[in-house]
Amino acid sequence: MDGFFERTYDLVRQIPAGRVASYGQVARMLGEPRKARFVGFAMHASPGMAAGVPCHRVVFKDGSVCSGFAFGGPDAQRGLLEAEGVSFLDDGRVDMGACAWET
DNA sequence: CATTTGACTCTAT
DNA sequence: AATAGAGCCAAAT
Repeated sequence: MDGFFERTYDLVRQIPAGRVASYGQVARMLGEPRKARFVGFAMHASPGMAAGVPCHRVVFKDGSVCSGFAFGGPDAQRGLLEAEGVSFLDDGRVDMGACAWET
């Protein structure tokens, strides 16, 4: 963990399957809630799940994902999350009320 | 070395 | 309630 990115990856890696966490929440866990944007940026720069970083489990605070910038598209993210047991709302958002990552 | 930008979030209108 | 704007910090150029 030389940089903030490594720390972010490590925390995201600890997200259990079937659970999702918001960028801001991850940043807050790292002790720096102001770096919410960097958490997302780290995901973009991260090698992805190939390195054990389930970026698809990291979503907006509302439970929505950034359409167009996801690892393979919002549809793929939704498919992966559903495969892990994450509930989705009719709006296409993750059910944060039931699948929000609890520490 | 200074400027720009970004998978975000909050506050104000 | 919904939309718009500002703030934040660090890396990339």
